[in-house]
Amino acid sequence: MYGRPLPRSFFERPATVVAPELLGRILVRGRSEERVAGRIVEVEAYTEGDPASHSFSGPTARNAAMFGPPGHLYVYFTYGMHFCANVVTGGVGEGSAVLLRAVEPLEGLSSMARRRGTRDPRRLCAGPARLAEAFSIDRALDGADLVRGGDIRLVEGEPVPPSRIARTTRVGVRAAPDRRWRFLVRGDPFVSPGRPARVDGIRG
DNA sequence: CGTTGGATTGGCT
DNA sequence: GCCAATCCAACGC
Repeated sequence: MYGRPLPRSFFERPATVVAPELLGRILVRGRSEERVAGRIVEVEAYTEGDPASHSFSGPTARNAAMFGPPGHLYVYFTYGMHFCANVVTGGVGEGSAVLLRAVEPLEGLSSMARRRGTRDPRRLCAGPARLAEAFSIDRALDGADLVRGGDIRLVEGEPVPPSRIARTTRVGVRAAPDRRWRFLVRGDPFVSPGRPARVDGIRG
């Protein structure tokens, strides 16, 4: 429906390379009636040796999935109430991932609205914790394989050309402000309201 | 052990 | 713009 699942090799590359290429791809959860799906419009890269990354101080019980095989989910719990979903990239033991910050809702908007407590399409999946709630992503999905086409998967969709991608500093990250690794579809109404310090385009 | 603060959000001033 | 909500990992003693 949205194409084939992205192959494992897609994720076996640096997070900063995978991140912008994830824009326009489709995140799908569930089958038929209860299916929810959305087009990725905003992501952030977190790499090995990155002071802002959960992997910075080495593997722990919490971030174990981040050091696992690429193409799997790393789900973490934060602020006592929110889950956020990442896609693991690079090699096993590396500790790099791409945070999914916003998607454009495509399917299952009524399910999303029920979980989120709002029907406003712009508020269903615009923000990492909102996205996770709309897709019912929690601890149970930590480590789930996005490639094998199970309950949750990441399919081809249509990549966004570099000319329509903007990059900014990462939202809510104080460390490493020089690493402008938030990538978003320029002008897209479904990006999160996070306010970056700077906005610059890639290639025009 | 006790403390601190976080890759956030929503509600209120 | 400010702040509470609410858990828990990381770190200091």
